[in-house]
Amino acid sequence: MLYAKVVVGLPIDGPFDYIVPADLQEKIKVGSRVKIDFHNQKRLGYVVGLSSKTKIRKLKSIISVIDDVPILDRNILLLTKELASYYCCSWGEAIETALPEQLRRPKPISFKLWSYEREVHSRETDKTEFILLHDLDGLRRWDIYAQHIKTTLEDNRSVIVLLPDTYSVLRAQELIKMRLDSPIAILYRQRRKELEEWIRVRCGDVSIAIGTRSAIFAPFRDVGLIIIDEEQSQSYKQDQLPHYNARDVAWMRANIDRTKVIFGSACPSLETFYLAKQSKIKYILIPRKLSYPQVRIIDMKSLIGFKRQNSVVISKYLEGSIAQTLNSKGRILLFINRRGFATFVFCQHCKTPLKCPRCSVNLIYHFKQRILNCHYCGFKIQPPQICPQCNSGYIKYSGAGTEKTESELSRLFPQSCIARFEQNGSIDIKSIDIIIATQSIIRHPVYNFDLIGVISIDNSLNRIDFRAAEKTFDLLMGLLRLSDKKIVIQTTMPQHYCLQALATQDINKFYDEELNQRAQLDFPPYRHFCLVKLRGKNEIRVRQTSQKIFNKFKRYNRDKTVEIISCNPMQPYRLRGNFYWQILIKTASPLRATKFLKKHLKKFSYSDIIITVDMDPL
DNA sequence: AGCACGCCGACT
DNA sequence: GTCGGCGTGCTC
Repeated sequence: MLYAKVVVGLPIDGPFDYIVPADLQEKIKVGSRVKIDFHNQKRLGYVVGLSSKTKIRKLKSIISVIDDVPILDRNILLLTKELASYYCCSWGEAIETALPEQLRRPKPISFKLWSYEREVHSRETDKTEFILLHDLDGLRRWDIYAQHIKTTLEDNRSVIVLLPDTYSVLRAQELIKMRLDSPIAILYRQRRKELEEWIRVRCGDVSIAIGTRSAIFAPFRDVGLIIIDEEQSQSYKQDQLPHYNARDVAWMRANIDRTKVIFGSACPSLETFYLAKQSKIKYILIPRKLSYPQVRIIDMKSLIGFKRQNSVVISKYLEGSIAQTLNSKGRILLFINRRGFATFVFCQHCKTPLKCPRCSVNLIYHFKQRILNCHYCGFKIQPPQICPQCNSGYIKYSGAGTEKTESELSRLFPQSCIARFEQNGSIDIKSIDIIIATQSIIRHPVYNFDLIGVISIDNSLNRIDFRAAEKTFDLLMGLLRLSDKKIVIQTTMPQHYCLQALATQDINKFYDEELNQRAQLDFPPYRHFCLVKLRGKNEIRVRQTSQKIFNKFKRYNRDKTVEIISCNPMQPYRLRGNFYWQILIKTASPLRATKFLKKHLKKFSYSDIIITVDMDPL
């Protein structure tokens, strides 16, 4: 008798044993998709093992096998299993995140593994290797990437290249095409040809796959090289369950496939930099070819309070620099990390700000569209004439966004041509003197500004997020790459090490200070955080349940495997009509934390509350 | 995740 | 008595 161990894409740990019918014994293999009856429902299952033994008494039979060839190979099974135990989800859920959406439905696909019997590279000599390529220049790393890709291909092994977003994927495709002549598969979710490309990879028709985070699961048999470009990018973290980070999954995959991994970055994450510092991974620095711009930090403290509040958007110094640059026909970038015109719209009479009805955040006024917009859920309304709270007629608009800056600038420099850079549309920069942009300019780079003015950075630096300094530093380093002449940063905290490191051109100073602070607090990269998030329509229920679970966790945690830190409403605590609370856990061992959570969370199941786990949250 | 089972309140 | 509310537990 032959039994199959089957998992399903539900938050239930398996595997579940099924009888393999005699007529299917030839066709069912480890990695096959099968149709099963699970809890009186027809479902798609994944065979993760075969055995001649079982401990279960009454077994059901597999109904049918879906494909001629197994969809998953051994290494992907190992990888998804490890992912499930690290990120606290079921094996089946991990398998489904690794597959294109069309393969999560029980429709058969047909392909021939023509290279299935192809001689597999001998693995004895391969060893896992990790490299951090710290590229201060911006584009020179692509020559190094190409060199490594070439030797890997010559070795008959495959290459995965990860980029943070689809725009960068397509650009990377061009950059590699320029340097190498080898067919490339493009992998990202929601792509029309997603399944087609996946099959090309699975069949061995290509040896290079370029894609976004899900491409880390590219079904190559033998991966020899994984490149993660802009490894510090938050995009590598999935915001849905399971909350995996492709950068860390690359680490797992490398240990399974014996792969070389290159983390490329202009501004590495603290996690990766720390590993390099400890010599756990190789460190290569590419110095900046462009000359370093003059960095001028303007203390805004002395300016605030003098004039009427809110009116100081552009300091006299920056105004002077702009005028000077305009005179010499230079091009200017003004950076502001806030969209919209007014960030704070409130009633003069009762002081109540206008809030989103579904989220606990203020609405932002957009001048062009004459609309109030919630930047979290997209909610839009016409600005009311009277206050909805007290019916008074004085609604005040304050706080500077990109649109406000634009209007202030056209007042100061009426002759100049000013444009706002929006994330979707590209603009013709030739005729423009001043570009006002948010973060999105760094991803769609227009190089070589004669002057960059950072209107405000304090809201980024002041965020209640232990990564605020790291994220701000990354942001400013990104801007720094767009000019070799001059950058003016307006701030009320000019002594902050994040800004001082930039001004003194001492990048290590930032990392040293930040690592020092993280060490003092026992924060990542010295410890792992883990969030248990609770969500529900009923505010009181969510709060009470969170506190109940928090207290139970502390009681269960006698042996101190994990540290149960706190239980708080999330920021924002209300989103799209749901209330959010979170329990923060700290641990030296994510696997032990997951074991703890899997063991104890089972006890809590509520019809009106959804509980999810986020390991290593961003 | 679903879905059945089961234990209490207000209805023909 | 019984219909149905949702809290609890199980899925090979």
